[in-house]
Amino acid sequence: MQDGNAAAVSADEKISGSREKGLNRVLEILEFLHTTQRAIGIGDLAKGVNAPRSTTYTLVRSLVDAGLLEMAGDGNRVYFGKKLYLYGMDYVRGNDLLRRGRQEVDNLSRETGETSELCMLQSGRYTIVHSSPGTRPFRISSATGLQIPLPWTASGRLLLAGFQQAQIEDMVSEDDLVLPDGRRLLLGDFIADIAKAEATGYCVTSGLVDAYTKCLAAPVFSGPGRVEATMCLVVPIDTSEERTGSLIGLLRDRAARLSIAG
Amino acid sequence: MQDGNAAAVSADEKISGSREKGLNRVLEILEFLHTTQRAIGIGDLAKGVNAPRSTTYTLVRSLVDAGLLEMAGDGNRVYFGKKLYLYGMDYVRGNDLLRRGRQEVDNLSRETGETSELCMLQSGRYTIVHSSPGTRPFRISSATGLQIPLPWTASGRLLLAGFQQAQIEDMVSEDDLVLPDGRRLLLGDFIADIAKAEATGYCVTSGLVDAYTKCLAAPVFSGPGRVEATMCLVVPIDTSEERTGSLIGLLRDRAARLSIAG
DNA sequence: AGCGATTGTCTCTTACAAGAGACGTATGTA
DNA sequence: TACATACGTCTCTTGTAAGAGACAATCGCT
Repeated sequence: MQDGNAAAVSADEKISGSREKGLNRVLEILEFLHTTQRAIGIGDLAKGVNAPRSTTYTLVRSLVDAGLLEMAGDGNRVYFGKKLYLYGMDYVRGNDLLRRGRQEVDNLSRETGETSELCMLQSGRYTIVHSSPGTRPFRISSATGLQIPLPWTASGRLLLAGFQQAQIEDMVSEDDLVLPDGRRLLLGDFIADIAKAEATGYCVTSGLVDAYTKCLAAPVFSGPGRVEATMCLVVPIDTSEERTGSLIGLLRDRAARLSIAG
Repeated sequence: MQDGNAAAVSADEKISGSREKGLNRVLEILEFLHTTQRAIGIGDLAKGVNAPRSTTYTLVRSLVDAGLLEMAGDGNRVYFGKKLYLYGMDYVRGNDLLRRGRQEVDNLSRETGETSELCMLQSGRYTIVHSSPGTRPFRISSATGLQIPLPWTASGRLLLAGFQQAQIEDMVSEDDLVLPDGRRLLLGDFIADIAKAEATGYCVTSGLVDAYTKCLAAPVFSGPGRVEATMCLVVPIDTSEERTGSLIGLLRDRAARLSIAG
């Protein structure tokens, strides 16, 4: 395992061994920390992003000085720093949709008791931008920032509305079509689902990510036909059809409220 | 090394002729966006960070591809992107103090009706990490992430407890000692204030940043003697001594609750 | 239309950062 | 005590990214 491919970025497969741009290394470092979700030693970090140790030390020092990373308590581990938090808050402040969306999601999960999420496309990937756990005894929720293959989710079907078929194929890898339990979706079916979701204005999937839940999603528009985000509810798979229907109604209402009138 | 400093410093010198490391340029770009607090054209961005246009285009493209920046709606302006928000949330998740501190600040401002803030040192600068506006008709609050000279604030006096005099002198520039209204503080007085604040376990300043408010602050400890943050209340300068006293009591109690037992 | 300013892309050069690797130190463990 | 593995810093070389600048395409203003 020497090339390891690293970045989710880049269309061109440049075999490594060649020198990497410092900035790219930094982006990989950040992404790596995002996946580990915990402080990590610099040596391990270097291994993790497959970068030379000396380079990693240099970059980490820059980032720590800049406040994007911080040394963790014990002194030789690093994780995200305050600066990133501040920049993130700036993003929230400049983004009405996100700010209001977080609010709506929190309301929704409080009112219904179900886990609720705000989802967006993030450089071609499905991303849970905010989630609120609901009140059920067992935790259904998944962490904020988690990235999941688009075909596994109801939201994914809504978020891809309006994309060309070719674009969709670009965003969906072969692996993405294989569910956690091993079942395999057909790309054609997925694309048909997208069209159907766009037409009906909502989407429900059952037992895709796991066997115990279904996912209800409704689109949030940033303009005519432009799906900017989705709100979704994750409920037990045996939720009655009646309750499911009323939840969908509520969900669509709230999602519409979030949408830009345009 | 030509200009060094970089960091918060703005469009100062065009010394150079020398090439800048890409990563540094990126850090400056992020910092610049943080100060402007709004989307900005790439050309203006290049001017703002005093970088060549071609370089700026390249870097911005990388950052947009990575999701750290996003093109704003109209298409030729950039601002912070979702990735930074996600990283910021990761930071919050990994940081008990911040998470609980935000909560306490929100509680405090709701209970007292006053503007309340959580403050920390951020690479040698005083930073408002979270603030909650309070319920007074006039807004006292200042934005999250704002950076203010240490000597202007009550929190600054607490945050510097335990630092060597030399270190303090390093962190405080001449300009920092000049208040917004032109008055000039003496470094010696400031250092004495720090010692006093450390001894009494809280700090009050009146009419420093503006003539209408006073600032009450209490330290949050991350270990014995280690001030990690402060909570503070910003109240009208004519608040009665009695109420001030009771607010300080409340504040110290909450700050202590936040502190690590250590 | 005419003119200046701005935008986004591209090419080419060379200053300099990425990387290999050696070094001294601090661990842990047989 | 030796031995192995990790850490943090340093030096030197060379591949390459930062930057200057040319270019066409828009925009905005008389």
